[in-house]
Amino acid sequence: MRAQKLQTEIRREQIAQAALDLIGTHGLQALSIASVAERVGLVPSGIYRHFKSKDDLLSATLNLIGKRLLNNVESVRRETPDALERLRVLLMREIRLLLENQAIPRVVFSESIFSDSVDRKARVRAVITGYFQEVEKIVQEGQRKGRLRADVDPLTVVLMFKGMVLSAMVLWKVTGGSVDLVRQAEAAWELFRAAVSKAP
Amino acid sequence: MRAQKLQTEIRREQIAQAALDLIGTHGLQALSIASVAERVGLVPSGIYRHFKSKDDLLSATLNLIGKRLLNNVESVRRETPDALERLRVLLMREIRLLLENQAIPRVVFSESIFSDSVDRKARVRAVITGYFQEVEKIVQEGQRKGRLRADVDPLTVVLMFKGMVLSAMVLWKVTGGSVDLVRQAEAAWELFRAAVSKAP
DNA sequence: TGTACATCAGTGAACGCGCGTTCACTGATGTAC
DNA sequence: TGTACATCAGTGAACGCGCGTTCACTGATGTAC
Repeated sequence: MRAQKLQTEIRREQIAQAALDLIGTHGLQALSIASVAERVGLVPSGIYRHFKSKDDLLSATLNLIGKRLLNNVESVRRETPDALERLRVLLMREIRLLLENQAIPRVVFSESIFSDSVDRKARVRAVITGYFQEVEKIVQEGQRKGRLRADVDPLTVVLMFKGMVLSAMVLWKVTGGSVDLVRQAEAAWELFRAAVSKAP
Repeated sequence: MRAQKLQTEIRREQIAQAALDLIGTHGLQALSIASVAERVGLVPSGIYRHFKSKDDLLSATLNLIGKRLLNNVESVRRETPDALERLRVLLMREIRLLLENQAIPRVVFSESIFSDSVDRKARVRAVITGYFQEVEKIVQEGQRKGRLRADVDPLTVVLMFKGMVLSAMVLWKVTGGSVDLVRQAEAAWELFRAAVSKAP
């Protein structure tokens, strides 16, 4: 049965998303052109109508991750002006995002995905630093407006913030998903808030 | 040139360590029997005198990781009885351990390493939960002795603790090692301590 | 409205490289006599 | 103390499978007339 003919723009995004899903469920190791093709209902060689190589596909996947992360920050920014509230909502949303896309932490930690090409290495870094900086900006604004302790390096606050997300991921994975992450995140948030908010 | 003949016990450990190093420097993807063999000065087929298969080798590598992590906790336990001090020293030591063995976070997040066999999946989990529980014990003791806030789920404290380590790793990787991790860890520790220690 | 043609996404067979693994062998080391 | 033998870690050639990639093809879709 022949697959439906679609415009390459649409297919490209579809294929990159399929790769992201597969990395999430089976890991980077198991990601093959064949598996990606099967997931979108094409034959392996069909992928090459839309991507120059597997490497090219991985780059597109990486871009997708970057977009998702930054979208999160942006929308939180629009929703509320208060730094503490922004961070709280961001925490919850991020945990949901990572649960749905387990590929993200895997890609970030893998290095193998980009150890070959120097370009890719730089691009992974750009994606992550871009994201770190956005969160850092929120913290700085909060400090200026007197909502957050100003006697702490903003980077340290970001570090603790991202730490909650990351170790929640590990916990979830280790327990096989049996722990209530949202609850744990809320409890961790209380500790975090106590540590960084400005005493009235 | 023929490699020196060594007892299999010694070789096994040597080979597992080589695998750990290679995962750290080049990632899991790039780990091949050939590369491991080269690193220990053997010919690829020589590996099979000591391990049944690549899978078998990966299991041994995993055990090595587990041993290192637990060693850390144990020695900290011996060195000081105070919960806060234990956690502080553990934080610093752990960051050093992970810097030296970047393979550890990679293996933890990879999943691909064990997605094939159900056994391995369980073993990775066992290693990590074992470690989490040890830290949790320290926290519980601290709460009982009145050094740490008792109105918080110990697991939440562990979560924040591990979070500092994990995001320090990400930060270090992203900045290409240009950030002073020890300093950042000390700053983060101050925040952490403020959040979890018992107000006098 | 219908026909001819160009475009380009999808197909499937075939390729070659890399890598895990096997196997018959070699030769160093330790033990028995 | 010296010789014969057993053991077993190390070797290198060869294998076959999986996977990324190529290429000549097919046929659906959209456009020109």
